[in-house]
Amino acid sequence: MSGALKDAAIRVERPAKTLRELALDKVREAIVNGYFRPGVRLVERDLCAQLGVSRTVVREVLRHLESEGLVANLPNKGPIVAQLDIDEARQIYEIRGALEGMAARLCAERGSPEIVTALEESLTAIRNSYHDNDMAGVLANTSSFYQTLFNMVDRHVAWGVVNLLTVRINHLRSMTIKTERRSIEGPLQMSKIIDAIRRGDGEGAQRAAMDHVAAACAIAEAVLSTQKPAE
Amino acid sequence: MSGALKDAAIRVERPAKTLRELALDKVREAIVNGYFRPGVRLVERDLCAQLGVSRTVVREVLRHLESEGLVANLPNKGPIVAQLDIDEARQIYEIRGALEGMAARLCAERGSPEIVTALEESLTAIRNSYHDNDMAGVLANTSSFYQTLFNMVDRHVAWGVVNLLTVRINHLRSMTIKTERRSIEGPLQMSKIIDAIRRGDGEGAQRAAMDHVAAACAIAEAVLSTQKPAE
DNA sequence: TTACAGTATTTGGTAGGCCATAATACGATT
DNA sequence: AATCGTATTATGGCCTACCAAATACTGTAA
Repeated sequence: MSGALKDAAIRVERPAKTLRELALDKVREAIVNGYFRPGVRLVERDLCAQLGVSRTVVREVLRHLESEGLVANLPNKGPIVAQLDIDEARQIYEIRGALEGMAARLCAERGSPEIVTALEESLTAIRNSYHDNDMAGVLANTSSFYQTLFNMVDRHVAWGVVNLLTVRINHLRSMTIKTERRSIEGPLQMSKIIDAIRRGDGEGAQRAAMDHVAAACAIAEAVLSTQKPAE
Repeated sequence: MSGALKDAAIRVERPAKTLRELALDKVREAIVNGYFRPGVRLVERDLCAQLGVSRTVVREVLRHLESEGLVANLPNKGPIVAQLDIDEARQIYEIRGALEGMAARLCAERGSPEIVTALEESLTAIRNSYHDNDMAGVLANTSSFYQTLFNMVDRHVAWGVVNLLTVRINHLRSMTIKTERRSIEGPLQMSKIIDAIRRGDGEGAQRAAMDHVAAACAIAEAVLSTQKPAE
């Protein structure tokens, strides 16, 4: 009896992170925050040395990142950090628009006040981060805004897809949020999403969400087009 | 001169598929067509023997399938073939609806007659496969119908996402198309998509595409709910 | 200066081994 | 008989070392 009773409650949490997962996170981090620039070669043995792990682990990590779209594999030449071309970025924004729009509509149609509360919390966190000039915080809190949007209606698969795609445009995101326009427009558009959800206006919530990513995409394009010639 | 002249033209087409990719395809195939049932353990060393490759390759393949969602990894127990629960299937259908609806709308808005022609070709191929009772053909041609939908408007990223999700519900798909209802309804709904595209009716095309996957989802749920008790 | 041969680099792939953990079986003890 | 502890086995995680083939580099000879 003593063993069977609510043992789930006292279950010991153990880290259980394998070396592989740790290495995966490290390398993914290194790519998304620009430590490894796009196009750079990822030489297996160099990574082994830098990460302090064996080739086995490195290879599995590279395969994983490959299927995430963060690294590309040139045949007989090896893996490089994937280049992001503007068309692909546009497509990713478009997909995010479709899925986030869907999630927003579902939130509105559910009409539960907890959703509004949770989203408002995220939004104030974003505003605070903007106020503190904490750009990493803006990024993280924006993610969590959308995560609640999906989680509140139990759409974890869609959230997974969005998340997967988002890492590929991460450096674009970090550039768009730095724009002055974005720091005002962004939170405003997000509050419009919340308003529509509060009213139970599914159509409006969807449109507002799509507008929001469309605006992000437009800024990203502008930033990208001014940068390309310089490179 | 003899070596440099138009060597591109006579370039020997070599398979270039790495062993890893071959193994990946084999195992994925084995999972989607049910040779490895859901929940079954995938013991690395056994797979090595069955595939005739080394553990390195097998492990990389397993990682890849894991990130595709076809394999789940129980901590301290190893990989198993992922179980598909009904809620997840529903979510996948929903996402397909959103993305295929988007693609259909874009096709309609582009208004080029080649799209209509290509889609009609796919549709007649589907009808023929149904007529011949060739279910594998139905599946393949249905895929290619949607592939053209995405390709015609250059949305290869979205197509990749749909494709990725679709393998996870593949056995559901093969069950839904066997339904009598589906063999009539399916092509009919697809022709509605084409009609809307021909009219340039984006809204209608989107709705028709979403209806189509919604119907597929409904049948899948029906099939799944009659099966679960038996298991 | 060019062509070519040799060399280094690097991936793809293999073989085998070590260790930790989980489950199972088995034996001993109360 | 029930329980407890211990060996055994199966397996994943991880490592080292090795080889073959393709590519990139480099120095030398014509």
